[in-house]
Amino acid sequence: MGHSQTEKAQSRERIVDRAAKQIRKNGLQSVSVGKLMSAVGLTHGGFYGHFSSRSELLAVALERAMSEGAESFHAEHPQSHAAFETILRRYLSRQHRDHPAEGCAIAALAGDAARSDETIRRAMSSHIKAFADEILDSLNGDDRGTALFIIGALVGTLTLSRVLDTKDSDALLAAAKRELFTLDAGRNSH
Amino acid sequence: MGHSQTEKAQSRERIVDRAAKQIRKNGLQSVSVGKLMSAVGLTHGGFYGHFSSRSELLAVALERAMSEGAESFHAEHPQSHAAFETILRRYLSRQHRDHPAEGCAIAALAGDAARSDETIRRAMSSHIKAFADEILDSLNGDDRGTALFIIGALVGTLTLSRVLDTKDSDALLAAAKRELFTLDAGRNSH
DNA sequence: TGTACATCAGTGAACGCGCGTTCACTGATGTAC
DNA sequence: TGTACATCAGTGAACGCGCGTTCACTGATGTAC
Repeated sequence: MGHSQTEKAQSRERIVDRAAKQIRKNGLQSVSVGKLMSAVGLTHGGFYGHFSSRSELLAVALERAMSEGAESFHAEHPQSHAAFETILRRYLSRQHRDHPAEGCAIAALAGDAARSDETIRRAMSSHIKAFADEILDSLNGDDRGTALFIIGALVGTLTLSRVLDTKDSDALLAAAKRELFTLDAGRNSH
Repeated sequence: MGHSQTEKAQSRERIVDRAAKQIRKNGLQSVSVGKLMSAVGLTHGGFYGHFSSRSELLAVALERAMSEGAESFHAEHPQSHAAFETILRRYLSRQHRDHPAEGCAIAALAGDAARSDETIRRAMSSHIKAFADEILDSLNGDDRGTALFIIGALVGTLTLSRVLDTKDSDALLAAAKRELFTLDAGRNSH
């Protein structure tokens, strides 16, 4: 067991990272202090040297999950027009569908957040808006409502694709890519 | 306290109905046997005269939630073309957003279902497919993928609208109605 | 129709369990001299 | 550089609590005569 300050920081990092993945895989309520700590190779008592409560950890882990999750489908050159297609392709990939723990936290947790307190809803709202800005950049658009709708469509599609059997799930992902790309193309031709 | 067979049936009905509403409002995991029974005016011990376990109740309540939830936005004349617009208008209404307990169970619980066992995912899948058929009817279409995408867009939009603050939420609902209606119109003009 | 009795819907005490949290303790770290 | 000591990361027993589930019991229901 490590006792240095450096090791403490690493422990905290591992706790947050593990929790951030677990909430995306199994929901906010799925995290138990004891199990999380042993998954990280520590004992439950040490938890309170890092966080004042389970609830504080959840807030930190959610923030981490949203930041980390966003990276998985960002396009490299956000302002280019190809960026929108890149986002669609990555977001609606089978890879993303099959690995929620490393994917978008908005998709994994929006349902939970909708029933959570205002602190959590606000934290998620701010990440939704950041995502909307990224989409508007890629489309050269300025209607935030439209960008929010595109996120809604992405989130709902990915969520349903995780419920349906493989065949319907694949058909859904393909249709979503087609429809959302068409929506963009239609807008540009006007 | 009632002891007749009729009253037993009524008790069961009230338990299921209450649970069906609660899971839509607060999620599958939010139902506790003791609290549910006292909400219904009974004591916890009596629960096991109606269900063999909490898990069995949840399956029944989810089924109820999905059937009851679907009624709130069905159109009266499903095969007419106005039906699609009616579904959109009702599904994406502020009324629906603000009353999850009486609304669509797919929107409320898809995130939970995505992480549940296959029994629950299959139950929800079957209701998603029924909804898809209804949408295809209203559009006179035959591409199930497209119908699934429309459901994904509806579900994701409603879920995000329950996370965002009022202003963004309203903008999102308006944009979703516009975009989905355009998608239909575009299809018809080809 | 009236009575005696079996049924069974609902009660509430009790159970074992896992949870979040506390706290006295241990022993490696890292600093003061 | 070497030693003595304060700090503090992590340990693990203990706590109170709410949970799902069981079960002996109660008393209204409804049936057999």
